[in-house]
Amino acid sequence: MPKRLAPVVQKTRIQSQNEALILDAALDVFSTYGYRGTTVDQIAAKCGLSKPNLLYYFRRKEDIYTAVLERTLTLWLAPLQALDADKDPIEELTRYIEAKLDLTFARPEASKLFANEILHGAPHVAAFLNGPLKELVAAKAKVIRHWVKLGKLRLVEPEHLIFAIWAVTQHYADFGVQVEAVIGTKPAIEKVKAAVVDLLLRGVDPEKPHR
Amino acid sequence: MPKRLAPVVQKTRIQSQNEALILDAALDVFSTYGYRGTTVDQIAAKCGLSKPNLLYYFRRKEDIYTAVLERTLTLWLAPLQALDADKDPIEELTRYIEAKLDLTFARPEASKLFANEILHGAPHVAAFLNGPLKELVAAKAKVIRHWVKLGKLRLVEPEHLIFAIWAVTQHYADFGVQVEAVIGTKPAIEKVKAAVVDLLLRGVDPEKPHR
DNA sequence: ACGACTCTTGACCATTTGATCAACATTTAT
DNA sequence: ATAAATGTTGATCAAATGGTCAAGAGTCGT
Repeated sequence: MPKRLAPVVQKTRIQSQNEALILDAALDVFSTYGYRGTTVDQIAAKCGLSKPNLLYYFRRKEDIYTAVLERTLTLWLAPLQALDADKDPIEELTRYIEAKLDLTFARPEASKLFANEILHGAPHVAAFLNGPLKELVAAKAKVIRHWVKLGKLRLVEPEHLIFAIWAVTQHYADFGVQVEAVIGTKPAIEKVKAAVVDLLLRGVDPEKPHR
Repeated sequence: MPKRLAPVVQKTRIQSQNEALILDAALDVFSTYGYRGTTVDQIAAKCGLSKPNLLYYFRRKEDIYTAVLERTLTLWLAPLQALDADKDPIEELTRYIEAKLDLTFARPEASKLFANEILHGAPHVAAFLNGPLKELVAAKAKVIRHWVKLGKLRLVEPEHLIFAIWAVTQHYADFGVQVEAVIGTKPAIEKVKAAVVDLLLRGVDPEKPHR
């Protein structure tokens, strides 16, 4: 009788190996078809395990989903956490935007997975949004307000600046097919970086007043 | 034997009434749960019809989906079409952004429905993206380049400006739960308009060079 | 009032799919 | 080598779900 590893004493080699396999496959499938749109069979096929075997590692489909989702959340917070109040704001924001775009281009599936979750009302990550994310944004908004006070940044609403950065960067993953359709090819990351940084930080108005 | 209305000679009162009912309900449900996440029963319950009755008007679930999707596409193109090359670019772009935000706040479900479709690879609207949308963007990109040439706009990549406007405006619908969680309340449209227009058109850099 | 057409529905069907289980296989510690 | 623990799977189940159908109810023009 296989006992289910409740507090997971110690993962065996096969365990960690197969769990990684499953989560990688699950990320691909969930991000493409959404939660309801993916079947356990699909994930099993993708990673070469049988369905019962897969369900041996994750009892329920939902467990796979939350596991893969949580794995991406930490990844998601990292770049924003790095915003440093003591450095130059334009350089810091540039670095942040470029780091976010690097992530977007390197792991579009992760972006899509998250987008899908939020789009459907964030049923699995409400706690994350109202907890860690809210606090992090509050902290970084304070940093941005500090920069504004020093005159190193125009008067902006920090939260909305952060939303704008999120929206624009993730757009290239979440709406990738639309982007490709409209411009005819897969966009080059360097061009996107230049365009987005310029747009968000410098704006389009040639006669911008200085305050 | 009820013959199915192939070229739809003339819709009866009950027909147009019920079809509207169905499409309204379907928009709500599809935008919340996605295509696969939605059941015909849900839609039927939402509009107070029985499932077989609903399927009398739309033979297949997919027919309901494409119908409601197409209804939103036209709505989606309208504001961009209005961009007028002969008027002031900043005013025109401001108007466009505000119109898009009006739509976003008035019909977040429509935005979500579209986002969901694109996120999942746009299986039903590939033709729309590669046809009408691509052409419209090409035309308006030309308008923007014209403005740049006249020196009325900083040097920007028109397509990416358009993407940025789409991304940021729709973010307030598609990622609405995240926005609310982070700032604690439903954002006021007027504040959002001011913030977004300022960000996208004026940027954040207080020392922006003029070329 | 009547017939033809439109509309509505309860019952039903076939398929998909998440999940279980008993039996079998492999790995690991001693 | 052996037993215990861990890993694997074919067969199977129950529920959910898209879709059908025949029969009945309502609407409408004449």
